[in-house]
Amino acid sequence: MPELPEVETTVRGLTPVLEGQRITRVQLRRPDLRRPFPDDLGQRLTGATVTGLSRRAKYGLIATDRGDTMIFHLGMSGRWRVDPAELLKHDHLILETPTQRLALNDARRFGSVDLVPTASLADFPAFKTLGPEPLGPGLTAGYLHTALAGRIASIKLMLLDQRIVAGLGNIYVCEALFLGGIAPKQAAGTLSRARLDRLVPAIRSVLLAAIEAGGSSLRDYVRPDGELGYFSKQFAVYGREGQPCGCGGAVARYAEGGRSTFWCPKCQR
DNA sequence: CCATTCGCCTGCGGGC
DNA sequence: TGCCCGCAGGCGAATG
Repeated sequence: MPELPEVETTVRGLTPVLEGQRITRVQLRRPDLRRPFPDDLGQRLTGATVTGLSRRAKYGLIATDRGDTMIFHLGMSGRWRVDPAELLKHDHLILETPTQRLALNDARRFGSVDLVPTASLADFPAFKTLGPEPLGPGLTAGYLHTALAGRIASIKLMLLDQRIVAGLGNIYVCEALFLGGIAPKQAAGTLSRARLDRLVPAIRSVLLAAIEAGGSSLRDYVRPDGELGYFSKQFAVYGREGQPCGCGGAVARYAEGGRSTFWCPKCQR
C-alpha cells in the first residue's frame, strides 16, 4: 500500500528515468482511474521535457518545461513499471521517452492523475487542505498540541487525517504509535506534551527507516523486473495480529470504521 | 466546524 | 474444484 515512503522511493526511482527526458508519446488505455484522466493530458505532455520530480504527501509530481506538472496518486495498488517487456491488464497510462517506456499500473484504480499549471500548484484542491510534511520542519510537538486541542477522536484517526499530518496511512500510523508507546484509542486532544514529544520522532523514524529500506532493497530504486515502489518490509505490529511482540505480549487488532488497527496493549498505554 | 458513514474497485484468501 | 464472501485501502461526498 503506497504511503509516503513508497511514493518517495517511487519518485526517486522515476527521477533517473524521466529527468531531462522528452516525452515522445502518451497512451491512455482506459479513460479514467478514480477520476477521468484530464482531456488534454496527451496533448500537453507529448513533446514536453521533464524538468524535475518531487513529492507532496502521497502525491508524486512530474514537472515539465511546458509549465505543467503532472500529479499522480498511487491509491492503494498503483505502481510504475519501467520498461516492461509486455503490457499487463492494468497498465492504464503509458509514457514513452526516446529510450524507455513507463507504465502506470493500478489494479484497483483508487489512484489518480491530474495535470495543473506549475505556477498554481498550490491551488490544486487536494493540496489546499494538507497539513505539514511529517519529515519537514512543520511537524513539531507544539504544532500537534495546537492542531489536536479539543479533539475527541482517537490519535489513530487523527494521524490518518491528511489535514493534520500529510502522508501517513494505516500502516505507518500503527507503526509510529507502537514506536512512541502510545495507545491508538487515546483521545487525540488528551495526549500530554511529553507524549507528543515522543510521537513526533517516532513518526519520523518509522518513515525514514521505510524509505531507507525501500532504497536499499531496490537496485538504484528499480528492481530487475522493472517494478518501482514496492518492496518487502518488516513491521513491528502491522499485519501481525496474535504474533508475539518484543515485550513478550501479543499483537492485538481492532476494527474502527472498517479499518484495522494493530497494536501491543502492553507497550502502548 | 466536527464526527461518522459510505462508495469507489478488484485481487486474494478462507470457508464450504 | 469452484464459487461466494469479506477484506484491504485513500479520499471525497454526504449525512447528522
